[in-house]
Amino acid sequence: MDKQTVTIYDVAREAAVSMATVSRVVNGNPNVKPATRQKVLDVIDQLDYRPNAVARGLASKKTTTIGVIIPDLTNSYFSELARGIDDVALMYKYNIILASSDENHDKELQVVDNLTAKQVDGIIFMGNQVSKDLRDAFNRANVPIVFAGSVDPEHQSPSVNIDYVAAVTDAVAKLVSRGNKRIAFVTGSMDESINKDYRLKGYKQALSSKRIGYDEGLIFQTDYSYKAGYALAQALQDVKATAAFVGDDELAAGVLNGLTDAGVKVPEDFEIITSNDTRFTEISRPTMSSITQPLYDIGAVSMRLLTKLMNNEEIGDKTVVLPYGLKKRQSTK
Amino acid sequence: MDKQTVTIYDVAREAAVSMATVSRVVNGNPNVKPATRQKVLDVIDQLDYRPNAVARGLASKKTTTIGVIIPDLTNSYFSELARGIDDVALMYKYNIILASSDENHDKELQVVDNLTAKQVDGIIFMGNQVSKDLRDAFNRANVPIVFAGSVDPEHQSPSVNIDYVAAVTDAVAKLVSRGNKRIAFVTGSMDESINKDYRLKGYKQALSSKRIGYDEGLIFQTDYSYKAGYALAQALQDVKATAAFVGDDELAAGVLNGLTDAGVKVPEDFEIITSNDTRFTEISRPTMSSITQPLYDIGAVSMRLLTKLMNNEEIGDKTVVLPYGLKKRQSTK
DNA sequence: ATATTAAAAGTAAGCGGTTTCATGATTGCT
DNA sequence: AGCAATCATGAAACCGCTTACTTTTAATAT
Repeated sequence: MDKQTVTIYDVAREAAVSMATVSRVVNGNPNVKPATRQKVLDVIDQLDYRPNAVARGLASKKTTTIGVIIPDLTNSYFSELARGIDDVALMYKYNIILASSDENHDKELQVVDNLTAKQVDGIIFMGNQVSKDLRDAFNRANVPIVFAGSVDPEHQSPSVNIDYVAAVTDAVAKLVSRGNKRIAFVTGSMDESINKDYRLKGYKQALSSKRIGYDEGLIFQTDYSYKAGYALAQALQDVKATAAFVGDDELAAGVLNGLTDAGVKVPEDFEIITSNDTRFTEISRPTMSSITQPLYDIGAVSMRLLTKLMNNEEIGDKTVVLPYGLKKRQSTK
Repeated sequence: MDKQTVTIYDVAREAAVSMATVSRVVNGNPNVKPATRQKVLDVIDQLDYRPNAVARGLASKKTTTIGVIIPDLTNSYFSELARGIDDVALMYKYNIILASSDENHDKELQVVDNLTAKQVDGIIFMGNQVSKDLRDAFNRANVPIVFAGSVDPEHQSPSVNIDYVAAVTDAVAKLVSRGNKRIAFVTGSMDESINKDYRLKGYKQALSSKRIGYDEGLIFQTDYSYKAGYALAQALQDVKATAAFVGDDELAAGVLNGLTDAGVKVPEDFEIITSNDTRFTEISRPTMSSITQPLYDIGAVSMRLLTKLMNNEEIGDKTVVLPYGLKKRQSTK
């Protein structure tokens, strides 16, 4: 039944060398006479030998596998990052164990322990709350971790990001400069550091620099979904907001359509700027103005950084900040 | 530096039993006296012992890891499936090695060999072209494979799908029944079996049953992207199409916006039905009518099926067909 | 009590590689 | 030609766990 798998031992026997030698040629160790190497290579070819990565992992303590923790696979922001990660991982011959966390604390913990058991060589983390427990789990894993498109409020772990504070400041300032006085701030939970410590800071900064008062009533926390945004339309009108900064594109699309369906004209009566410049910004009508981020690059750079860390290469700053921009589309005047 | 990891041997020593016994309690083997079990459990707790999954994998030849091959992570269709897969995988304690194929033949081959080397216990494949080489690679892997939301034209592998032919027939028939005579068929490459053998068949079936001639000129092959769809607007008008069936939602959104921007009114002058009922159908304006598919379930059922296969459980039909529907939204009259 | 059987625990052989160390074969240099 | 230094190879321990097989202990029967 189980077709006999060919092992390094079979190759050794067939090539009349020791398994050590086979191992050397497989791993490109230079200390092998060309003639021997060729002989072994021939046998490998002939037997269709393929090294068993599990055995190799046990012996060498390197699995060439990394863990990627992602809050939501179906969220474009994260899946774009994941694509960048994946491409670079492939480039460096790492496999990815993907683990969804749903931003759920227990699940994150569980997932990290899982990855640890599987002996991954490194971890890329997306998510914005790092509890003490999670930090402990990270440490226990004893492998490098990189935060991708996610902030580590305590700056302990390497991360790749844009300057969220500045980006949001710019975005909101833009809204202010168009005469908006009541600008809503719509994001996910304030438990997330990115919202509480970065975006909100940018929002407040923009307001105060233009001498506009801060109004709690304009702050909306919800989940990152179209539905949630759509449902917010009424509330937004109730507080007499004339513009909104939104922390997620799908959420923004919901807000946009909710308002439009309620008869509010965007951008004439209400302006919207969103955050991630994903495909939703082009698909919605009107299209949505947005902060622009190099999503793919954030992922790619994170992974590249991780490879360096895994190789103990010297790296400069552990926090890399990529450039952002502001793209005007139809949802702002 | 490297904190000493605690092994099964440490636990054995500390608990004054053999490693076999420790292994038994870890694996829930009943042949252990309760008192002994407790003692071992205590030591495990005290030492914070965690079994090394790699070693376990080597010894037991089971990695509790499966491979998932996905053409494009950022395509909502696939990421929704992936979510279903992921949830069920978690439920059964499997980890997922995610591998992007980009529908690229060589990459697929490479990826399967990779997964094989990593000794995954099973594979879920998404994609629609299965070459002889790929089939060989599948066989070489020597583990069960399930096609999720993807057809196996040769019906060799288990798969979970909807009835694409019937679904497209219904969709196109709907268009015909509204008086459309020139209905475009817009999908990805005809090299993909799902397009060539299923969707096109449904399309033709619907036409011929209503005695409408088949016109090559109405068939459009492109890639599954918003841009591609947008670019098609002119061509669609040139062939005087008044409706279109589209095989992907993002592509459909492109077609929709392209036409709209060109001054064509949807649905008044042009009707569109798309295929996957992803979130794009709700976000676009007008919203898009679509075939509905239980995306999450397709993924979930695929994974469940795979677990059965991996356990050598008896299964009924290797091909499971889930129900589809048709959802009318604003892009059709 | 003693023989019989079942349950609990231990021994040790792998799983398929990597890697350290020892040894034999080459090469270089005087 | 003779000896040190270098290169190529092999032997074997080890990575951390599972598991078949054996032995010891406990339970039941006679």
